[in-house]
Amino acid sequence: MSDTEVEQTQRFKVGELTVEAGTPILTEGANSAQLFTVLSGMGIRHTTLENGRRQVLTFILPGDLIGLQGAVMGEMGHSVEARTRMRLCVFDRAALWDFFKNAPARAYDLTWIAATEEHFLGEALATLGQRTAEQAVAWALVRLWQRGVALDLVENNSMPLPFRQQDLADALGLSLVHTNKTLAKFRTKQIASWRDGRLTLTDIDELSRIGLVDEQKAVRRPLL
Amino acid sequence: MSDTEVEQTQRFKVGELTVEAGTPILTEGANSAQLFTVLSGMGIRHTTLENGRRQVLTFILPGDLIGLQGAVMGEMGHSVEARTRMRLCVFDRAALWDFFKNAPARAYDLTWIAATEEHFLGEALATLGQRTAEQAVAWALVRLWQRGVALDLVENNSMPLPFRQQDLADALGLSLVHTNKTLAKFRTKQIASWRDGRLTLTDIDELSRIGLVDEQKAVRRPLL
DNA sequence: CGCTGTCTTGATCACTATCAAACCGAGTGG
DNA sequence: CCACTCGGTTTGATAGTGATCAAGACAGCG
Repeated sequence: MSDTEVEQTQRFKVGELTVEAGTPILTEGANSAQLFTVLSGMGIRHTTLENGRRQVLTFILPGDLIGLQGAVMGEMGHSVEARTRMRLCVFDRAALWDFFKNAPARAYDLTWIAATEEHFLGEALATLGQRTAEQAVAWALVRLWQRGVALDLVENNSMPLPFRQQDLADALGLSLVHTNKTLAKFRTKQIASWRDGRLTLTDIDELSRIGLVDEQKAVRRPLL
Repeated sequence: MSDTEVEQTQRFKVGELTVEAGTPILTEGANSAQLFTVLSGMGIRHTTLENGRRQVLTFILPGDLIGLQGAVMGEMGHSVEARTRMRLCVFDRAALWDFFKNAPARAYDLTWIAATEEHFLGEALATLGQRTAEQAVAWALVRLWQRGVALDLVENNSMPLPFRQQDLADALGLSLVHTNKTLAKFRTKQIASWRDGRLTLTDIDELSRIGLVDEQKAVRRPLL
């Protein structure tokens, strides 16, 4: 990122915000005036159906941008909730339009982010629709792991993963019980172990094979 | 759209393209140099897993933009296939960058489109994950219907829907047989009938209720 | 007219949900 | 320091939704 870009970005940084685990950051349907970039901590995006069932859309890790939908479309299509204490960089919604007028490279990055997010959701859709429970869990663990690697969170074959099994279940459209049993299977087979908020992968290749994950070159994601 | 915007857009229109039903327009993984806007006809976006199973991501109707992902990210995350004869407006990929530099309003529209698409995929995800087969089919029919209404394709409680049951099944992660039986149920209950390429809704409210569809104000989508 | 693709319907099977209860560690207050 | 609660995890038993298998119907087409 060039100096002027940094400067342009910094100019619209309103401030920083720290939220505790469990705090809702954005609410579905709300007209949020702010955008956030995650500096540290993790959370989830989710929607709730009228029947009360919850779908987790994505897990949010450091570097992710939150609230673009609300800023662009005027209304959030999902809620965002912190799962650990999170530090957020706050931008004003007005920054968006300024980017488009004065910082085309930054604006392009925004579109890039949206397109990438769309790509990911497409893959998730294919998971819920076409993968079995075992394949789905394997897929999710590998993808989370890949993000962990990119963020340098992995040490000793292990990375922090401060979510609940219920979160993963809701992300994959599985019941909590079945998710638990599938995880237990991986643990018994010594492929992957997720406990006490840490994920440990001992056989990534096998897990990728099970989850039908096509390895993809890591792409640097633009940071806002 | 202002005159200058139209002019800016027209300038990058490379030409028009007509494809027959069944033709692949873009292929997953390919590095496409083109963007398309659908002038007429319908098609589907889909991905294929390693095990051969297919997931339909969205149905493509007139006005939709195709290939943004490839243009922005360099590689398509899904394939696009025509289901009827389609007329396409072709743009060069270079137009994208020019938009960002010289037509911020158009660039903003692109981001809007990407964010909207993301929003829709989120809803689809919630469908596959949290809705029963009956709810899912109802949801899909209502959403398609709403798009039909917006495009003025509906007349006499009926609109063209030139897809196969297999397409819908692959979109919802259901088996062909089960999709068929669910559709048959709606037909028997006189709620919705889809045959010979036309969808007829006789009880939209009931269908929306079943599908847990929250009515949403129709938003004009920007056209490229 | 035989083929081929799509839709339809019936029978059977299995993956995954649901229900229920126990377990476990961390707080909390008496 | 122990009883109690609470959120999350684990395990077993049972049920059901939707997949799979199989075959027939029907229309368009070379």
